[in-house]
Amino acid sequence: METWKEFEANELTHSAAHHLLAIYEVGLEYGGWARVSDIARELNITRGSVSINLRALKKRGWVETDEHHMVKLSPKGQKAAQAVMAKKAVVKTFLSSVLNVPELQAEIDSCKVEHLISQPTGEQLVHFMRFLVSGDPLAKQVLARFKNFHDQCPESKTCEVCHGHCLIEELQHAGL
Amino acid sequence: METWKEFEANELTHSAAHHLLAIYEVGLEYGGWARVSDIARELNITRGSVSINLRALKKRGWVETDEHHMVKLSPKGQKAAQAVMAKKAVVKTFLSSVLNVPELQAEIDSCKVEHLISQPTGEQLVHFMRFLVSGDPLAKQVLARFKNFHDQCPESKTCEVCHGHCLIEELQHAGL
DNA sequence: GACACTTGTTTGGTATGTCAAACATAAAAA
DNA sequence: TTTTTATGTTTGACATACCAAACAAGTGTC
Repeated sequence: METWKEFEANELTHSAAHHLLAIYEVGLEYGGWARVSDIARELNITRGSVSINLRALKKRGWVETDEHHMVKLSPKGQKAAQAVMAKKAVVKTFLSSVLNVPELQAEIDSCKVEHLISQPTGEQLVHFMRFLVSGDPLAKQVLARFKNFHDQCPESKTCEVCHGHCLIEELQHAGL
Repeated sequence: METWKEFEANELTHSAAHHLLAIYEVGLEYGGWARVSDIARELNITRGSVSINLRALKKRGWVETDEHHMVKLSPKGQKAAQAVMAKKAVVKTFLSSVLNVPELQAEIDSCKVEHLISQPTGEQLVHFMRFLVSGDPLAKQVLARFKNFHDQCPESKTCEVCHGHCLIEELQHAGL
């Protein structure tokens, strides 16, 4: 009932997550260190915004700075950035490789949800993808058949997501 | 490069989506109509917040009001609410029934991403779920085998989502 | 009719996250 | 050394989204 407020309570905001990713990205070329203007350039926002945002990220222990304004991820920040990247990657791969969602759309969608996926869900999706590439012939077959199914699906032409609602009943009838 | 800003550009905010859902929910018992205080009670926020938020929703054409402050979804708002509900439902079902994510976690995760899933992605996920319950024996087998795989997965104990990063390389090698 | 209750709106406050513009300082070029 | 440029911070502004509290306008009861 109250689940909808969990969104607000999410550990990382989208903005915060991308600040961490930007620091990680810039840091790759500078031994883990980044400057405010690098981060701003990476995110395409102003230095002022980054300056203010970093204050909050520091206070919450995601990033650290030295006396020359150099910024790096804290261990906690590294873990968080790593988790976000992994979730994005696995979601994007699932969308584009299994669901056959166009590359760009998969990129956009995975980027939107990357920081919202819980650890258990992320892990299970990793398992699922690992299973699908495990060499199990069944997995290969099923992916191939889904591609065909999609092309032949009687609902293919009319199918909009709003149909998903009745689908749920179908799914429950199927005892799934 | 600029993909991360798509989050801000999303058609519906999380808050807006749940206002629409609340109006829909309340409306079920009152012929489609809802009052500010009903919506506030449903969302567990103050009437003042709802009053202000409805102004924006009206301006953008998601909701309409009559002269007695009664609120209902516009056709556009109905479509949007329907789409959000469907996306949430199909994601939740996928998480809990295919990935075996615990019910509550599936509820939370699907609620967080429901309004962020694009139409193509939602549709493809519907197709995928439909395929999995299509009666195709392959689909049944594969779901059963994934459950086993999960229990036997060598990474099962150590697996954290951060491992997903290397997984992606695996996936690419597999030509997936 | 008078009083209390419900309802919707408004106001002032907080918090996040962006901008532009002004500012101070540090680094590089002349 | 002086000047220019680059960098980081601060300020005032705007937008979203919440709160509490005050307020106005109906609704109901006695």
